[in-house]
Amino acid sequence: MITKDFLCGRLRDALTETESQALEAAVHEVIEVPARTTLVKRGEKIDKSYYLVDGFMIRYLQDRGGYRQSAGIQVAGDWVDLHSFPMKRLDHDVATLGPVTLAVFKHEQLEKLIGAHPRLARIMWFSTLLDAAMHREWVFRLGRLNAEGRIAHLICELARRLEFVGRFDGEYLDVPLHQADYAEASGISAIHANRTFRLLRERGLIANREDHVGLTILDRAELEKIGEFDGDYLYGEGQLELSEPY
Amino acid sequence: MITKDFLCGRLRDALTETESQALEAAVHEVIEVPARTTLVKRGEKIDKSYYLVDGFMIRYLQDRGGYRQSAGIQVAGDWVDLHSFPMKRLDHDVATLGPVTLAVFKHEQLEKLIGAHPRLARIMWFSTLLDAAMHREWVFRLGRLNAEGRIAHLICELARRLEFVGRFDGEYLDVPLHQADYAEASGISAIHANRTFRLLRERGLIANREDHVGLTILDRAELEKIGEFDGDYLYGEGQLELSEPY
DNA sequence: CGCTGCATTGAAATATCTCAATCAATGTGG
DNA sequence: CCACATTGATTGAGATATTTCAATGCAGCG
Repeated sequence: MITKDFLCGRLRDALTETESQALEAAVHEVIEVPARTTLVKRGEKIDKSYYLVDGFMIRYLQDRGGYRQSAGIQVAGDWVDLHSFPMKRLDHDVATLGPVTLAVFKHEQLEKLIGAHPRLARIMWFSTLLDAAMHREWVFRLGRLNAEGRIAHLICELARRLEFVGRFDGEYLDVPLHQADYAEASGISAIHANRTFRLLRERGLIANREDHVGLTILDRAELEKIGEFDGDYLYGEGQLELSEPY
Repeated sequence: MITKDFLCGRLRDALTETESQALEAAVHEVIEVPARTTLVKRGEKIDKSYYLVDGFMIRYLQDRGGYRQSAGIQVAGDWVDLHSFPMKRLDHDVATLGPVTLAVFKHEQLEKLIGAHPRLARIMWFSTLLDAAMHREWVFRLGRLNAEGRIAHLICELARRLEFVGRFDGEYLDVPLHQADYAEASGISAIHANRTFRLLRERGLIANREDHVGLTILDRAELEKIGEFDGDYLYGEGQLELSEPY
């Protein structure tokens, strides 16, 4: 089941068996893409959308100096650029972080899908609004928190979202982000991100992994505190009532 | 015509005469709300959405100290909380800046509307995605620009969006924002916003109005340069092809 | 007149950036 | 197997940006 993680932990029971199968059948192809590959460039005309089956991707804008600002990180179960379906054009780039598995949906096919299953249109709309809610939280994160809080908040968000799709055990956060990626997502320099990580380590909140991939969360409560993290914006299970299409 | 500014300058020709009239007929009531009033609180269960006929509103998150971070400013022609239609609950607060005129749409009524006119659903989806695009740009603005750039960028965004709905003449930007509002939207202290405005004035980019609120834009090109502003993310006229529902 | 809300200024404290360098792990070619 | 390049993490020190605290100015208003 390729799309089993879609909205998992949020709208787990949202899709009927029929809808779920229809969605699955609408997959055009499944592809593997290596790490650090830009898949969609800003401004391109788009006729397909990607659903992230497994792995991590990043959506980013660029400043005039070529520096990136990440606008969101996508994890398994996310649509990466579903908004290109109504909009037909992206205002940002999309790239892989580690190696990923993607399901490709042709827009043409999506039209047929939601024509046959109107509730799916509503659910996809909801899914893009979830992205918007995360964007708002990032605005908050960048606008109101210092470097320490920003990184803590990001770690908490990743932990919570990975939990939703059964990929976080409460301790080992298996993400392929480098310190520079945290920096790009947090609006700080890579060097300052490094110092901030040291601080978080020294305070006993996180620890590096021996193998240097991912990190260990030691004190999640404290991370949530200094990151002012409250996961409500992720509209987790039980916090949501999806409206029904007419 | 209450909804005449909806997506103006973007999807000017998107609505057929029939759809336009149906939308207009779906208005439950039109209300006036005084300045500085919080209309929707985070977490509330919602069964209606507001369309901003005239005036300015703000959407904001709050940190643990009670300080606000604005996540977006709404101008005439915007839906303020249309995303509450699929989501039923907001993750942020919504308040008026100056006095506003609002059209109220019951969600129940919106269901009927888009049931009868499926393209309107797609257009509303698009409208919420436009908000998301603006959120992303704000993430960029806060993550990559310094105080001067952030304020310049915000001024440019307001100018462009007001232009879209025929409310900016190229010089006098008639917005009811205080310096503290710019600060809350820019992730800086009100005092630093003040110093930044002085800087922009001294550089001849803007000027205060003697009698009115709002400000005069003297050098828009330079503002766009230091704000690294490129309005593409607003999906203005000619930059968009709306996909057609099945 | 004395409020009140907003804009303004100065000065010291803090946060963050930039530049320059080092270190550790990994991979590659000879 | 070693020499070397590369990548990411780390550290120090000085420069810059921003905050905080404390105070003043200024206009409208009951």
